[in-house]
Amino acid sequence: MANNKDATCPIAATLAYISGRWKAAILHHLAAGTRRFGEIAVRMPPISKKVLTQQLKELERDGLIRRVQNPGAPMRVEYSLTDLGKSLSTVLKEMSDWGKANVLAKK
Amino acid sequence: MANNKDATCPIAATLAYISGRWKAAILHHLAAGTRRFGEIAVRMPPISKKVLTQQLKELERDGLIRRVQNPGAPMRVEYSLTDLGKSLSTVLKEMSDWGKANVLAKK
DNA sequence: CAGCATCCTATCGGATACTG
DNA sequence: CAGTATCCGATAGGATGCTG
Repeated sequence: MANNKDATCPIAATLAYISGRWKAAILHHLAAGTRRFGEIAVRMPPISKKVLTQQLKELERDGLIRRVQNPGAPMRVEYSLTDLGKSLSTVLKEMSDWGKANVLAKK
Repeated sequence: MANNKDATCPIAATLAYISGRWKAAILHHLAAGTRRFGEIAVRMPPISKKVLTQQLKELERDGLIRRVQNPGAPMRVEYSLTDLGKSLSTVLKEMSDWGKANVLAKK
């Protein structure tokens, strides 16, 4: 994928945050509310747990989502959008609209 | 990069069009007007000609840019945005603003 | 349940040299 | 000038199995 880690261009900087096989979908699901690890996994098959973990970690590292681990067994971890994550909604909405109108509509 | 070729999600569909190491920059330069191959290359070092060709081909295949080859030697090829490419400007502007405010500002 | 460890492959971006 | 043709290394994403 795009290696935009060294981004000096603001567009590329934004791309680096949201490009990733499942990140857009994760952000979209979390926009609806707090979700558990398993809930996210089941809504976007056939993602593997390893990859989901990776994407979640990157989103957390970038400050877009928050991870809350509840004590006790069985384990229970909840993910939700941070304010920064929520602030992306405008951008994601624009991208979604453009994609619907210009890509998905074509076929 | 993100493998969003099989995108069913409109956001991922849009991502598939603009994610790529240099695509955002290329689109940005072409937004200012028609540019020749060499002009684009010189404005974004140190891109290699092979990679630039690839990115331009993908952008053309996706209908975002237009390639016009003028007859005669030396060769002279001009690239410009199509209407579809121009229609992306809103999205790119949002991404640029968000990146400036939330990523580049942090350091 | 929510990971981590390991291994594997496809793809991407890049370096370099050659061509019409 | 504007590409092709090769070769290469890094890495993103995935399959599978184990663990607290």
